[in-house]
Amino acid sequence: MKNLVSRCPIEEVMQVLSGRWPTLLIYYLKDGTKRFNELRRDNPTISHKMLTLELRKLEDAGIVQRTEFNGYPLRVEYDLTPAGETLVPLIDALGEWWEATDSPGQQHAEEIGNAVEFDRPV
Amino acid sequence: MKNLVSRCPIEEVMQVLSGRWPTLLIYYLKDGTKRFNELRRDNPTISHKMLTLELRKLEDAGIVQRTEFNGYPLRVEYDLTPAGETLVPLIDALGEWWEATDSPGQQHAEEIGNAVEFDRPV
DNA sequence: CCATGGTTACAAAAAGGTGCGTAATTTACT
DNA sequence: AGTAAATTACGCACCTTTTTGTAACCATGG
Repeated sequence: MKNLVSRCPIEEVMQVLSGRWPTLLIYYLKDGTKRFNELRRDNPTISHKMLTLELRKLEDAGIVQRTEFNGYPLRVEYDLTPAGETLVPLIDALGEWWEATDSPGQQHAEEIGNAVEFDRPV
Repeated sequence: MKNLVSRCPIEEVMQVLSGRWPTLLIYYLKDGTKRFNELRRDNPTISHKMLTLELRKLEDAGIVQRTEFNGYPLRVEYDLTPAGETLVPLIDALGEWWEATDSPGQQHAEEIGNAVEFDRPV
């Protein structure tokens, strides 16, 4: 999804929240400051390239705050911005909606063959 | 995004809402019953393949109701399900959040070169 | 050599677009 | 009267574009 088709704000948010990682990263950052490699440990199936790309995207969108501490080795911390924190309940509401509506095609946990065991938020 | 990485309901909703089209289609279906070609006219840049795929996905998720009338030519109507209607305000909330937070990397309407003129919801 | 937090180039995989075929009936033209 | 074309909502095969993964490289200090 490189460019927009409409000028609707909804399409703009979805452009940044779409995909596997954005909401997951926001979920982990809810708990507070995290460093790059902590986030990698939280979701081991993300490649470091994806992680940097997604973090940049969230940073550009004003959802994530990146703070670089120069020391060696370089240390970088990621937090939610105040705006990012106000986004969290909205995303949670979507999750609750999903749980509440037991839709026909909804996958139940037991059926998800490819879910990774060691990575199970919520 | 073919399969899930966690068993978190948020990831599951995002799997169906991710991408350019799902929220846009929901947006148009808010107004009431629509037929296939009406939806194509509403967003002229979607291909018929994408439209059928996205509508099926939303149907499987219990968001959209598909009703087939056999006659010739075949007529098919799409509506939001009751569950789909309860989803609308949540999506709207995201759009409002986006408008409220004037994030640095946020594209402003005037800057979007590739936005299609004749397709401008909201 | 290790660790940190990257970048870059190349390759694989996934997503998306294009065009053809299908059905039964109506309308349009010759 | 006979033929042709359009209509609706797709399915299918093929091809291009976009996204993601892999691997290698960088800097630095311990």
